[in-house]
Amino acid sequence: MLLQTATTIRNQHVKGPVAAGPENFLFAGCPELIGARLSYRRDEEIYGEAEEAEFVYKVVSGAVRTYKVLNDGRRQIGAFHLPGDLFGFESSTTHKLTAEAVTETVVLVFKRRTLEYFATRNVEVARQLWTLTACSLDQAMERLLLLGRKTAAEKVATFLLEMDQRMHPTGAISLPMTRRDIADYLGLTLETVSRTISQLQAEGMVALSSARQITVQRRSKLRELGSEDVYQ
Amino acid sequence: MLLQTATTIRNQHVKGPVAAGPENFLFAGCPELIGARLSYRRDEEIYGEAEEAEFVYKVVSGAVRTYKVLNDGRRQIGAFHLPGDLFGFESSTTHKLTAEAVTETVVLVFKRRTLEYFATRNVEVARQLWTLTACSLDQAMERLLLLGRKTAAEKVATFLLEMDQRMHPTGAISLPMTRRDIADYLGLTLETVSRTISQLQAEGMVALSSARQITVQRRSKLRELGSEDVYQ
DNA sequence: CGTTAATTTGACGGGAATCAAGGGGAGTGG
DNA sequence: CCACTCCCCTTGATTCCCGTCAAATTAACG
Repeated sequence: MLLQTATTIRNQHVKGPVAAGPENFLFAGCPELIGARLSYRRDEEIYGEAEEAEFVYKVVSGAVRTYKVLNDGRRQIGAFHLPGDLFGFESSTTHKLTAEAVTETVVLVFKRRTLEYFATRNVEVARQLWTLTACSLDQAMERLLLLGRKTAAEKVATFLLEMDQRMHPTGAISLPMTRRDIADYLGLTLETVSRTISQLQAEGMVALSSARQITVQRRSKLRELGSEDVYQ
Repeated sequence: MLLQTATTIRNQHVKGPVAAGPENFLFAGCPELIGARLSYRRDEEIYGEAEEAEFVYKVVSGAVRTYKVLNDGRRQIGAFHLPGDLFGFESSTTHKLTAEAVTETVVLVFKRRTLEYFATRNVEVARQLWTLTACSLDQAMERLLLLGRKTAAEKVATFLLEMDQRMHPTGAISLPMTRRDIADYLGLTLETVSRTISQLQAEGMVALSSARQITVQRRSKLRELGSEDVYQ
């Protein structure tokens, strides 16, 4: 990874879409903070659990999964990070999850210490970093409700709506992850995910042009099925 | 605990244990920040989901649960807050969960805006507030793994170990919450929680002097059963 | 075009939920 | 002081959703 840093530091041009979000304003007024560009192949590890958290990452293109595993291999994906998303930002000095590229992925890397230095000098930056963490916490709370109390159908419906909103505000969803990834994100098995999607398709709520290309057909019906939190 | 420092300024006797943690140093150097003392009866609401987040709270004695509910009443408890814990601290202007007293509870209340004012003036306070949120996020990630991938026995074992650590580093655990609360925390039913605790008792891992008074007998065995995250 | 991975679908089983009933402890009022 | 009541907890019987095991189909890739 250090080798990679060396090679990619030269080509500074950033390609790919950068989603809107609070993180876009994060580095406002900090032109010194230029990240190095790094590429990862499919399934390549970006950082490991318990590793020192030296860098903070921003997805340029592709997708990243962060996860935890139990001793016997059971895996829980904490989050999928899509273009524009920041990840790897910890309060602790070590990472609490492992990060891997879901597909061919390009990220920008920032030195954590540099970021923290700016935070100590600029109150606004400090506030934005905190807001970022707090937003992740809100999302985590929503996921606790999903994992603890929703049925398989509700989980999948919620997932598809989330992806629909995050990837293409309109149009087909182009999923970068496998059914197994989705299963490990929702606390299900890949077979249950597959079966549930098939059923949603049979009921006309979604349409599949391929396994990874899904279009939401009846958003309101899907939303109803997703049984969101009462206040939301 | 600054909070506690604040209380002890005029009221020297603070009852109840105050857990150690990063929040204890939160308000160092801000003696102006004195919280009002409030009491809540069992099951009384402290704040509601979607309500404006005007205050931040610190548990003095008793216990608080924060939770979300689905439209049909299914409930997921996000966290239990014990003496010494801070809660209700949001990045958003509104609360994302409901907070209720589990038992007779006393809290200290602080104006959120005052806290934020100190954060803008003191970098160290800002950092501690961020650390607090980040720690909650780490705990949430651990709970995602539990809810998504652990069995009933593993969930209950993990819960008992957590409570044992948080309540009395040694000695019997005195649970303030019902079996239903535990179930809604672990994504189970109250019957399954009851059955599982009975089984742990039969296997000699824990001993019950009453339903709410539990002693861990074989911590290593229980920890093994809890199947913690590989790196932890 | 062959090889391998990903996905789908079916059959079956099991772990936890649901339904139901019985005990026990704390508080209350007679 | 004791009976009564209301929860809370425990335990049993049964159901069912989802996991497991298995196989076929499709897609991806060199």
